[in-house]
Amino acid sequence: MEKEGSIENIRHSFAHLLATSVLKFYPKAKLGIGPVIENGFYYDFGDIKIAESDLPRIEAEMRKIASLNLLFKKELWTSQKAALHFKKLKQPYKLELIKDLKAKKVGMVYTGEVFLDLCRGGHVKNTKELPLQAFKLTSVAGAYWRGDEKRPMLTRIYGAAFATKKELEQYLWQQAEAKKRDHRILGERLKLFAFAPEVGPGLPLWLPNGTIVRDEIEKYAKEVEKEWGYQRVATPHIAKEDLYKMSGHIPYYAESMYPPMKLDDGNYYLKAMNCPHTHMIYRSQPRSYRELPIRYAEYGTVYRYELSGTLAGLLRVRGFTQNDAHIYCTEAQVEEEFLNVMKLHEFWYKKIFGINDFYMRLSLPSKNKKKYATMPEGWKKATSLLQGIMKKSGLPYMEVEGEAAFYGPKVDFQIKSVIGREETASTNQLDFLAAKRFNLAYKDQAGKDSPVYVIHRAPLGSHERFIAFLIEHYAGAFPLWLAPEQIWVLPLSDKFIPLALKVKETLLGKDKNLRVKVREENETLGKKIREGELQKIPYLVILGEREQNTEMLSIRARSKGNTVQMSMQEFSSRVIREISEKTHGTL
RNA sequence: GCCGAUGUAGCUUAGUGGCAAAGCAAUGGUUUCGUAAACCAUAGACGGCAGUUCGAUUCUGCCCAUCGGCUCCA
Repeated sequence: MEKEGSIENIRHSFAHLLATSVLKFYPKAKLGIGPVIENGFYYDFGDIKIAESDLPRIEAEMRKIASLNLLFKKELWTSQKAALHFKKLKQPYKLELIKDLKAKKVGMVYTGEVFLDLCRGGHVKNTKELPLQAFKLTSVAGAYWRGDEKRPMLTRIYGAAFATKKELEQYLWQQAEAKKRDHRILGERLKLFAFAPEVGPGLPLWLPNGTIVRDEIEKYAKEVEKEWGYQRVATPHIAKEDLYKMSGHIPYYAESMYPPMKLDDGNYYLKAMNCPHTHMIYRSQPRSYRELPIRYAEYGTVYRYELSGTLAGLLRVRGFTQNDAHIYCTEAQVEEEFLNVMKLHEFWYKKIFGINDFYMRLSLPSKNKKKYATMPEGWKKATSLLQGIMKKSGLPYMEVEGEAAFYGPKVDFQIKSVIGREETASTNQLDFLAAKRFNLAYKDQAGKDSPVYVIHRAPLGSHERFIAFLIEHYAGAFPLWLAPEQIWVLPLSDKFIPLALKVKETLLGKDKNLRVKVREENETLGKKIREGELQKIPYLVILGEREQNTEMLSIRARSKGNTVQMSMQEFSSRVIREISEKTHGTL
């Protein structure tokens, strides 16, 4: 158990206070659970109707209760006695919890004499120890009882709580700051993407600026994949029902797919994943062990009919393009191939994007879910293979049960958006079922047909989600190679427009690979600079009489606030180097 | 999909049961300027459909979209 004064105990005690307060206003509220979470606590209630506007009075009541200096007192009751207690109080959820605990004795906690709750423990001794200036009820949300969408939906009240007022304020400030780099806000300001009601929810439109980011990543990914031994393939966006019956997506996945187009020769589906199509390419000719491993890469656009309530900017959409590839190999090759995929991730995340805040999740099947195809032997083998590989890789990871794909265990790269929402950035699956389902085989040395192993990998996940994450990661200030607009040339007045145009031409040179814009508008320099900073333009080149006379450029690097003098040649070569080395703000 | 909230011009916001206000952006003009917002003028909006009402942007219902969660997930 935690120390009495620990932050966990403080947060948990607040959860009890919250329940006490809610019961005062809503005596018929049914109590769910009230655990400690990152930054605070929550409590679930059934049979109440609460809006965010009710939170202040509930919070005020909590303070009032706390100021009564109530003791938290824990007792062990027999399950029978506790069950009887909650039966009398008409608390079905608590009753269910006691039943499921299957323990002889359960912990019961008094908050003074006022409120008696089922609880494992972890409180402060007395409510007077609670830092009343360091907590705040933050939001109301719906949550299914025990996380099961078939069970009733309860009302969850979230609170933030810390040891000191200062920490709470720091947390609230951070939340507000994080919102400023929300990709939805920056995406609009930087004109990266948009949605149109006529197109549909979750179907993003890439504006020219966003498309540049997308294309640059894609262009580089193609180079990288070529280096790492991948071949590119391309497949159509739809396929007949037969393919998805073969893959097993129907019935397992049907509800997440857009409904079929009914045509003369049967039903056609929009593809929700690329694998089945790619497998058809593997199958298009007989395979020998000599060819393996085969690595097919595809930028594939897929459509998934996600629940409307889960859509969120570019993080969660209904149509997206994956940086996908499938590796076909023998069992003996699995380890090396998978390890290389992990290395490829490291290359992208750490080296290219400077992302260090992610963790790997080894997602294993859960034993009791029907969703997973039944093939215990293969599962066992694939699972132990992956566990062995992850151990060998030396990369930090955690195992989570029940998160596997229906065709195999996987390693997910989990990232957090600035607002704290956790998402899977990339997923890597070891698929032992495809061989059987799609009849994917190769002739081994003995000339016998052997089943092939398939590794699904997409280090950059979907463009949509990955770029959403990058926008927040960089706060919109993309490194030069990704910046939609790299250089603005700012003439001080109309007089210097010809010079500005000349500078632009020289910067572009023969290759015309740079993205340079002359801001000819009749505005003050101050205003153009302000706009440049707000648009996160990496370099602003200021041209006036001084520059004309000295034949030097005045360069203002993004968010530096001062200019440096540089010759045209020097600036040009530094810019080109920065782009090719994919570094961030070297000037 | 479920629970809760929100929806006023391109954006950020004000406001009302009786002609809807402003800043930025846009457009036209003036100004020709040295490091985060020059000046003047013009144009532009109450998410959609019903209902209540003499009259609805405002009240009610339904729908749509978005936001915070749950579930799900790249």
